[in-house]
Amino acid sequence: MSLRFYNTLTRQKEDFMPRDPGAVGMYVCGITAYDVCHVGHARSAVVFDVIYRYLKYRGYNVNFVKNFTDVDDKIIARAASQGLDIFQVSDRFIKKHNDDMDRLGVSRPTVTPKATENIKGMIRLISTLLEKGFAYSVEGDVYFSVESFPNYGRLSGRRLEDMEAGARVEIDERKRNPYDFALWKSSKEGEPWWDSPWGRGRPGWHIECSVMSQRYLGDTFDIHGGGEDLIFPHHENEIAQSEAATGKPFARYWIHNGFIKVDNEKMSKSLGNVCSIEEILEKYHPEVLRLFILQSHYRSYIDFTETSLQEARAGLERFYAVMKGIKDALSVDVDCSQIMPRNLSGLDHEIYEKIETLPERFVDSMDDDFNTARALGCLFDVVRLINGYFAELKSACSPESLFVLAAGRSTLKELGKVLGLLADDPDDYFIADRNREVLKRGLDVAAIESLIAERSEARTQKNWGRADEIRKSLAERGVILKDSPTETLWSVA
RNA sequence: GGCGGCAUAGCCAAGUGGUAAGGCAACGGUCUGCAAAACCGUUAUUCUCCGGUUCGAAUCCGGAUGCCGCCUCCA
Repeated sequence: MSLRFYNTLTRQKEDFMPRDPGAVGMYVCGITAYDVCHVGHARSAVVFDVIYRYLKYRGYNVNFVKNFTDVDDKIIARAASQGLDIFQVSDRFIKKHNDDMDRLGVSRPTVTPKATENIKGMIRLISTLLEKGFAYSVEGDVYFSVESFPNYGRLSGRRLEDMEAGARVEIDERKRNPYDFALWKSSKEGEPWWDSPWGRGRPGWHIECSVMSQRYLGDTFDIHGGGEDLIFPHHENEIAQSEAATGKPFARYWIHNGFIKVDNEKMSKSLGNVCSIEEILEKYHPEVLRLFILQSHYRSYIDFTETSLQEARAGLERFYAVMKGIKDALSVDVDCSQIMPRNLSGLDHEIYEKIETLPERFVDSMDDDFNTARALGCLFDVVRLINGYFAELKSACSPESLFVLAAGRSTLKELGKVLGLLADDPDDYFIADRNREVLKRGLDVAAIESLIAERSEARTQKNWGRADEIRKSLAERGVILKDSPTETLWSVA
């Protein structure tokens, strides 16, 4: 079996064969640093993080480049409106982005270059395009001529003639074709600028990715990714610039993630339904957001609602509950060092064997276009398996069964790690979850605990009426009680 | 106007020719003083509709309907 995934360029699933066996060069378009990151950025980041992690899990040496766009119209506008320079704006949002990503458990790419660190390379590339006749300069601006590049439109599946019929682009008299795009823009008064052969100016949006991918990954590299909205024009333009300049193929495989909708509407600033990562993480564990994202295939739309997050939270709780169960079972001091898998018998053997098949099923799912939804299904199967095993064991854990449980835990954790899940200690998870819910609902912990104490007292006196009354009143506030032989624990629904 | 996608149970969601994963929710059972959690069982004879291909289709083809995206900054 080998990894295969959907290539936007060919519109079909293809077997993945990197240029250099064992090594992968991957470039993903990062953010334009002019505002805080929202749930859509989170999806893209999590999806490519999982792809990155999975490639590494499959043994590839991955060089993962993700850029920051730190000069562009929106940054300039934001800086101007606040009386700042563009770096004050971009630095602030890059830092914020990194904080959000760290909290989400998104691993840092190998290299995270910034556009403004690559101005010289851009000027060099633009000069090459001018020399080769793919670009022209007008009054300090330089445009790429789309008609000079025969394959223009291949990635997005459109033809220039068709697009012109739509005629939704502004007509700029200085352009030879309405779809010609700026490689270099002359800077107006007050805008940031760099010296260039065409006068003081700043780069167009697309050129940076061509330059940075070439710099860190070479003329031709394996995977280029981003949100599906980038297919046109951004990625189309990157291909045109890069291939025109080098004469070589650019990215070999293109991966695009689908969008997030909010309450079934497109998320956009104008609709005012943009939800920042920070806001979500105030209300949910980061892995809840990851689970929500990974329960759908990366190319489909997903609808982001309060309900869907609650469901993801319930699912994650199922994972952590089994991890907690295993942790508690293993907290007894029993020596398992003499146990060999081949000596297991009966139920222990049966469960162990089933756990052993999990990585294979997981890989089968992930190999098929990074099918995280199916992979999660496999993990949930094992959760049910282990819970069933627990039920069979009652509380009589033999060294053999503890060995099996430990194996189950390490398999779940190992595969969870590929998805960026189950990284927390289960006790910490439940404590943090409860604290978060208490805050969210404005619950009074002292009052809850004093009611629980009163109920415990009632229970020792077998005053079941009073005990149940308290249980009911707490339940109305969302507080769920769990009685154990020694104590009463509580959580928030 | 051009290009493209999607339609699977109450909800979310896998499944691309061999007889419908998984999660949430609900109900019944076991356990429990009662609960919670967990386990077992039930919940789509059927995958928007109509035709076609095939021994066989949710899966392929044609058509209809509905929803959505891109073509303009956007993850």
